[in-house]
Order: sequence, then C-alpha cells, then structure tokens
Amino acid sequence: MTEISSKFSPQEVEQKWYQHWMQNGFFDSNPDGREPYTIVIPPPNVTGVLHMGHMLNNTIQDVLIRRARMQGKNACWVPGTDHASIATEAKVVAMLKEKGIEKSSISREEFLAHAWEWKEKYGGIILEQLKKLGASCDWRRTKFTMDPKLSDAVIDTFIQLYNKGLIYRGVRMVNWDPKGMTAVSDEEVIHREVQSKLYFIAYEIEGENSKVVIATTRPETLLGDTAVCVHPEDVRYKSLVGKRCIIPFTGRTVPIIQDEYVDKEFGTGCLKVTPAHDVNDYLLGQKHNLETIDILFDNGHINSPATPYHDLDGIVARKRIVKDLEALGQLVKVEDIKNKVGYSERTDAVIEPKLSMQWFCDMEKMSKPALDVVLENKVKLVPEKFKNTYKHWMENVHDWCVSRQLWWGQRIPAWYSTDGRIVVAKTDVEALALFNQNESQSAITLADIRQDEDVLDTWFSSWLWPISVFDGFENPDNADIKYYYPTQDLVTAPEILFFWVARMIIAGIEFKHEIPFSTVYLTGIVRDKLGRKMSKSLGNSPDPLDLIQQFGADGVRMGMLLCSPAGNDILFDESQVEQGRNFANKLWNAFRLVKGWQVDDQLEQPSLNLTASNWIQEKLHITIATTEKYYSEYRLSDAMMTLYKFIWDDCCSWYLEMIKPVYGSPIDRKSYQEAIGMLENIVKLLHPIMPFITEEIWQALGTRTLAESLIVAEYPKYDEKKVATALSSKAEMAFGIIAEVRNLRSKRGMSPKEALNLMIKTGSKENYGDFLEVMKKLGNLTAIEFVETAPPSSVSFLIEKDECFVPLEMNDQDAAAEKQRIKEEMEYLEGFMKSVQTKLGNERFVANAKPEIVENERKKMADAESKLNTLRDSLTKLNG
RNA sequence: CGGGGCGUAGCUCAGUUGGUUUAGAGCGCUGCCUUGACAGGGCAGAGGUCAUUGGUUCGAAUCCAAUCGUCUCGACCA
Repeated sequence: MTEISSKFSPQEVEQKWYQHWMQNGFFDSNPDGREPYTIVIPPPNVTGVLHMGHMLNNTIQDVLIRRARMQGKNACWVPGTDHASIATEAKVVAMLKEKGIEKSSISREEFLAHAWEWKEKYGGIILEQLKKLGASCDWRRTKFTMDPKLSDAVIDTFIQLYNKGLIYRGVRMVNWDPKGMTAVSDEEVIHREVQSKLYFIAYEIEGENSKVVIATTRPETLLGDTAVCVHPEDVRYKSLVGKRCIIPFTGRTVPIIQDEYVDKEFGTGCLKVTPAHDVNDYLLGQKHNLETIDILFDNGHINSPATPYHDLDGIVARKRIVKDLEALGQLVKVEDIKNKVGYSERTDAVIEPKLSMQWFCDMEKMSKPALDVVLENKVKLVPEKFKNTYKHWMENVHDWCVSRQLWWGQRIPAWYSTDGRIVVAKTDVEALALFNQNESQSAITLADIRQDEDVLDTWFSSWLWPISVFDGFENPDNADIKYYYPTQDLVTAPEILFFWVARMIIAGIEFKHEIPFSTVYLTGIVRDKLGRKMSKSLGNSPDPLDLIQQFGADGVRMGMLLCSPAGNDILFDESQVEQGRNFANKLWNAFRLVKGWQVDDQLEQPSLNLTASNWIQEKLHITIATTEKYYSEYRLSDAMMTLYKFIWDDCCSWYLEMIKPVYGSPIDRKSYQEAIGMLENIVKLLHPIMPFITEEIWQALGTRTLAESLIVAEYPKYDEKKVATALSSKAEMAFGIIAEVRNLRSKRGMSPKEALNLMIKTGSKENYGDFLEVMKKLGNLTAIEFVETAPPSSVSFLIEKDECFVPLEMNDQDAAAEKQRIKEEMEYLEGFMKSVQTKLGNERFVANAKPEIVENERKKMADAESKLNTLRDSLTKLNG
C-alpha cells in the first residue's frame, strides 16, 4: 500500500480517463431502442473563453448527462458554439487594424475570409476547455451556428416567416450602436443610471423679442429639433402655441405645439422635439406631422452640414454647442440630474436612438402559444419563480429587430431591384424569377438586382438550435431529429431567458409544432464573495483552468455544486473548491485504507462486522432514496450534500472504523468484500459529480473490461428490503453513548486509550444488543453490563430514557462538577416541560388541535418527566 | 416609477400544505489530539429574540399587512 500516495493527485488521472472515455466512444450517442436523454448545450460565443458561469452551467449538464447514461438511458449531449456576430466582427476588425488593414478598404468577401480564418484558429478554444472540466459531450456532433446546414435553416426560416407575413421591413426607431455601427435589439441594451447634466436653453421666438426655455440632457440634438411642445393645460405657455421659435445655429424655425405627453413639472415644462433621435419624440412627430431631421452619421458623428459642428463626434459637439450657447447668452442654467442611459451590451457604447430601415420579426402572434406551454408546465421552469418573469415578458413582447449592419453572419435573403421592388428568396436566380414572374414587358436581369447588405441577429440562428443541430429543417424525417427531439433538459442562465429560451420555445412550436425541451433549469449567476457579478473589468473572476489545475476538476465541480442551490446566485469563494478537493482526498484515503488490508481466508466474520455491514447497507439505500428525490427536484446541491455526509460521516467515520482490523492484523474475506462493494457503490453514486477520481478508484478496485468502465456502470437503485433491518435508530443510540464516553474522557483530561466500563439501566435491552461490540470497540469500553440500580461513584448520562453509568474514582471536585451538570440538565427539562404544560393546560389547544398532536405533547411530557425523575435520583445519590 | 425575489449561526444555505423536543446542515471559529487511511485528518465545543412592527390562530421561522434593507427584471419623463 505504500506505493499509493496519501494525497490524491488529479492531473494525470484526469487526462488518462478523459482519453479513455473519448477513445472508446463512451460519449457518443446514436439512436437506438433505449429511452433518449438529450441536452443541447447553450452554445457559447465562439470568441469566448471559459468563465465561472460556463463552469457551473456545464458541470450541471454533465452531472445530468452522466447520471442518465448510468441509468441506462441513451444520453446525448450536443456541443457547439454560436457565431456571435458583433463580438466576432469586432475582434476581426481589431485584428485587421493591427495588421494595418481597415475594414472599409476591403471587400465583404475578403473580410469574411479573414473572419473564417480567425474562427478556425481561435473558435475551438472554449470547447477544449470544457474537456478539461470533464464534459461528456458527443464531440462528433459539434455544431457551429454558421455551419452550412444551420445557415440554410436560418435563411429558409426567414423566407418562410416573410411569406407568412411575420417578417417585415420598415423604418423604425432602433437602438443604434455607433461603435459597432449596427442596430441592436432591445434586449441588447443595458440601462444604467448615470450622473448627467440638464441644460436649460433659451430659443428665440420668431418675430418677437421674447424667448422660450427648454431643458435637455442632450443639447447637441437641438440641431435636429423640429418642434417645441408644451402641455395644453399649461397656462404659462398658452400664448406661445402656434408661434414659431428659432433653433440656434441652424436658422430654422419650428412650430410650438401642444400635447398631453409633456410633463408640466419636469424642467421648464417645454419640451424640444427631435423625432429622429428619441423614441417619444418620434411618436410625437408622427402624431403632429413633424419633419424628421437625422443629424447623426452611423459612427455617431454629427451630420449637420450647415453648422460648424458637422462631422464632430457627438460628445465633442455637445461641449462646443454648450460653450457657444453660453457665449450667445442662450444657456440659462445647468443642473445635475440622474438619468438612465442605454449602453450596448457588446461594445459598451452609448446607444443612440436612431431612425433606420430594418427588418423586424412580428412576435405577438407567435409568442402566445409559447406562453401557454410554460403556464401549463409543458415546459417546466426550475425554479418556478421564473414563470412570473417569463409571463410578464411574453405579454409585453415587442417586435424583434433582426437585421444587423454587419458582414459576419447569415446575409439577409432580400433582393432589391433598381426600380425599387423587394423580393425575398434563397438565391439571386430565384429572386430574379420572382421579380419577373408577372412581368409582361421588359424582364430585368441579374445586373439589375442587389442583395441586402445586412446580416441576421445571432439569436436568429440560436433560436433554431435544438432543431438545427439535428438537421431538422432540411431533413425533417431523419433518424436523429425523430429520436432526440424534443430534448429533455436545458440548463442555462436566467439572463438569457428571453434572448434565447423564449425564442427557442417559439421556434419549436412554429417550425416543429412541438416544444423543444421539457425542463429548463436556470442556474444562478456566479458572483464573487462580496456579491458582485464576476466580470473582466472588475478582475474578480478566477481563471477556471487555474482552479482545475490547483484543486482538480472533481474538486472544482463538487465545490461549485455544493454552494449552488437551484436558481440562487452563487457567491464563489475559493474555500468551496478547497472543500471539494478535501472531499476527493477523503474518498481517496478511504480507498487506500481498504485496499491496504491483508485478507485472511481462515477468519470468520465477527458479529460486529456483520452488524456494521447491514447497517451501512441500510444507510446506503436511505441515501439513494434521498438523493433520488433531490435529483427529481433538480436540487443538486442537496443531493451532493447528502452524498457528502453519507460518505464522510457514515462510511468513513463510522463504518470503516467499525470494521477496521487492529493495526497489523488481517481482516476476514467476507468483511473485506463487503467493504469493497460499499466503495463500488459510493463511486457509482458519485461518478456524475466527480467523474475522474471515481473512475480511477473503480478501475483500481477490480479488473474491468472496457464495457465495465464506471462511466457506463449501472447506477445504484433503491431497494426497500435493505432498509427493513431498521438498524439506524439503534445505531444512533450507540453513537450517542460513544460520543458521551469520548466527551467524558476529554473533559477529565483522560487519554482515549484509557479503557472504561459502562453500565446501562434500561427497560429495553434489545435496543443495544446489535451494537454492544461496536460500542466497546469505538468507545474503548472493556465491558458493558445492564444494571437495575446506579452503581456508586460513577459519572452518568442519559441516552433517550435510559441512564448510563461509567464507574470512576470521584473526588469532591468531580462530584461537584457532576452535580452541576445534572442540575443544568434538570433545569433544561423543567423549562421544556413548562412549555409543553402551557400547551396542554390550554383548553382550546386540547379542543382544537389534531388528536395525534395532543397525544404527542402528552408523550413529550411523560418522557421528560421520567428523565427528570432519573436525574433527581442521581442527584440524591450524589448528595447521599 | 413599476413587476418579482430574498432577509434564519461569522459565511453559504435547508427548514416539505402552521404543531416531532427550547430551530438544523456544511464551511469557518475555539479547545484538545499525531508512529497506526487521511493535519487536505480525528474528537469535542461555542455560536441564532428566524430583518422590524403589527395582525390571523389554541399555536407562527412558516399565513396576512406595513416598514426597513438587499438583489433582480422591466419602463417613454426630456
């Protein structure tokens, strides 16, 4: 046994077994007669590297998949990545810039060639990192949202929805990201409260020597003002309505109009209206037929050729305009104000509301059935509290802006003719045919049409994921899609419940007429121990691969699970993965102990070991039942903790200590084999959570064929017969006595090696019979006898209703301490009885409470009374 | 501003439709213990007016209301 290290070292073990599983195809799944269990991975961003959120999320998926596999299901975990159009395009643009190439100087085709090259080089990193974690994905099935088949699916569904009238093109106010130079969806805008300034600016009234003062946080937008608006009931401005005022720097005059939208209390009660750059102003503009003046270039620079601010950056222009207004005496005052500003999720640029021509997906009709399936629990959200959030969002959906002004992604299959017509078709040839189908006179040619320059939102690919990874669009009858769809569980972060989960449900129903998965497990957000979200900018996130290196993948997996109750955020602290590593080490040493025993075939099994074996079997099956229940409720951390306590406390602290032969002596064959069997059950139960160390121990416990690898071993099943022995409560009493005896030694400064005798005064000796030998061994007791009366000079303690005595020489000090102890115990009991008596003395309690509750209170009372009597007797004797 | 969640031991959390001892776990903490599987260990111990206030009830950590704190989602107040 000396050749087995006392410390478990994960590194080489992890690599060895991951290769073993991979090379022998244990992760692979093909349709067959078994029940399928399928998870599609939430495809990480192809530019991404593994962070703590991925670790948690993918650990949970792997636990579910490995457990299902051991339960005999056909487990299929489909991996892949998404193309993350904005993020990837930004990275490629940056890379090109470093090489001295401007995106604007190359063609779309050249750019895409660079992008693909970049993707091939860096795109697989995150998947390789998942392997370090132990993820048992079917890697043969790895998909990318821009794979030909998945792209075809995107284009085909776009065409299909367009033909159904669910996709349209229109000028709308969109969220413009001036850094990414693209529109983004509402969901990609993060609103943050910031400290801003509110500028009060005087506009001259045309033809009069008077002014009107407006208030704005964005003075530069005045260049695009096309009205000033007041509240119709605002008496202060009644006389101004219908007049015109002069917009500074532009020489333009705009009407003063009235609308109830204006808040009389805010600012001066006069609102400047810029329909091109504010959603509300846009609505006002439509209502009052106002002109729309777009004063921003796509890069956020001012587009106002007649003014000195032309082509200045928006922020620079703001400063200049404020300064110039001040010089003109038109800046009345500046106030500090807190307001919410939208930032781009991808580039962190300030979002500019901007009017532009975009493609939209009509969400209202499609979302209704997707709401119903969740409300009816056909798609179960775990934890359930997310149902509310989901409902609220689905009842207030807005149309989804699906076009992006980028090159990286699926190009929108819309074609424009030089005479201003639009068709949607898969290829230019098909488009041309559509253009010409009703043409009686001169048909147009390919040279007369051009394709839309924009690509589709990445989520327009991801929402098809559970179908497209199985080729369910092009080949709707193929074996995979028929077998694996709908999938079972989806594990993801609550942040993308709408971005992704809701849209997948919509797509599933729309295109497949079936929900894509039956359960959505929403993990918590990983935060640091101060409760802050982990982020690159804060630098508060540990590197997951460093953690694995330091604590082992098993330790990290277990550490993460232990502290992640469903749906609650997890406050990550390194001590948690340390706990995971320590647990792995504990298991390792239990294995080392058993493996090191000498076996003597001549030895009979002692009765002690038989009891131990029966008792631990009983505990094992209670544990199986408990974890089973927790898994069914997706309470993984509770399942984990149940196993932790079973293994550490029941198996290591009690069972192995019971059967452990004295140093240097051998063990009997039967006990040895039972111990090995117990270890085998433990590693099976633990394998989904800690795959590496368990496979290592499993393989070392016996000679295994390939097919007998732990990853495909049969998961232990609950057996009612095993708990019929009813040894648990007896064991608890024995353990209680052992603890009291140990405590007694400790309090008196005695060595654990000093043997003692024990006497028990009880009415039910049968409670002890099985465990007498256990008590002797673990309590270091020479003899245990049953007595009718208390022996002289002894320390006593109570176990349930029974009194136990340990005969000891008692000096006065000992006797006094003993008396004190008994008195304290009596006080506790008296207090307890008083509280029970209050209940029983209350007539209304006795009248109203359920009979069994009242009966139980009476029993509590009687038990306490009998204990109290026992203690009183002991005290009398001591006082003797 | 609106919706939702959460406040139980130093920390992270359990506590099942109100009653099983005067509330539990893991970690941490304190004391003691090392030739003997493991100091990444063993044994023992301390530690909580269940956020606050009121209500319903024979009985409340549990149900209701308000308050405070905290997190989260949503929103058009310039």
